[in-house]
Amino acid sequence: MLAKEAMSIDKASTALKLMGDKTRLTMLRILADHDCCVCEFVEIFQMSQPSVSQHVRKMKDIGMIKEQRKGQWIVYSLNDSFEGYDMIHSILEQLPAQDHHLKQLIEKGKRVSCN
Amino acid sequence: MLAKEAMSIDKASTALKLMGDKTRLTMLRILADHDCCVCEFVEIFQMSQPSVSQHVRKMKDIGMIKEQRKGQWIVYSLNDSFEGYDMIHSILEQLPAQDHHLKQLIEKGKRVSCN
DNA sequence: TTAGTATATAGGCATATGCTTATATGCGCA
DNA sequence: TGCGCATATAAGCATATGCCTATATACTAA
Repeated sequence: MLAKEAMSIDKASTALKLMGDKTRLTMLRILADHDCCVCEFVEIFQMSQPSVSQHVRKMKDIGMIKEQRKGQWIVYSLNDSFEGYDMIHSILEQLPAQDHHLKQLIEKGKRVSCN
Repeated sequence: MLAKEAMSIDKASTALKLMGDKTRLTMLRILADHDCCVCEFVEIFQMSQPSVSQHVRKMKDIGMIKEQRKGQWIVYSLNDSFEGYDMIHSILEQLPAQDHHLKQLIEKGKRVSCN
């Protein structure tokens, strides 16, 4: 088994910068456990839909998350083929789970993605 | 042995934001192996002394690094009592060592800290 | 005390960031 | 086709960030 290739400082700093925003970091922590769509994040963060879309777009642009259309919705998930996936995952697993957000979403009947 | 307490999203995002800057991330990666003073960073990054001081200050302000005066110099090092130390360390160990910077510093006769 | 070196702080400036509202695009269904 | 919901994009604005130069402070050693 080959040694794991170290991520460049350049790419790591780009990923970490995105993770340095509280909203995005929470999104990622949620995605570590459950796939989500934009409208769910809008509900969770009580933030405008364009704001959520922009956060999601930044993470998608560098390959940190990936999208999959499911009918009317576009479901986002962590991209395990991302070069920095191991690093990201090791960070997220040190953060508290955000299940309460999902729970509230379900209680409000706003949960969309079902996988 | 107690389970490790998870770091809050809030504190983690603050730390990650600082690590999202390429200069600071490189500084931290260097500090993971060698203590350094401001004037060494000035030499390494070819950046003005106030810029270096400001980067260092931000990291010191949240407790990520600590300082120790040694005569004329103030030597900075990773603060292993920092709440997020484990997370930071696990990130840094996934990044390539920056020994070439230290090597060049020594070659130029600009290495200061000797510990 | 005075000069020299190291570091910190203040102030200014250009650019980046995160949010908003307005509008466009894409898909599902009657 | 046309309406409704989901998402994306555009434009604008306030604040944050990172750099610089100028200057202040702190320590060493002559």
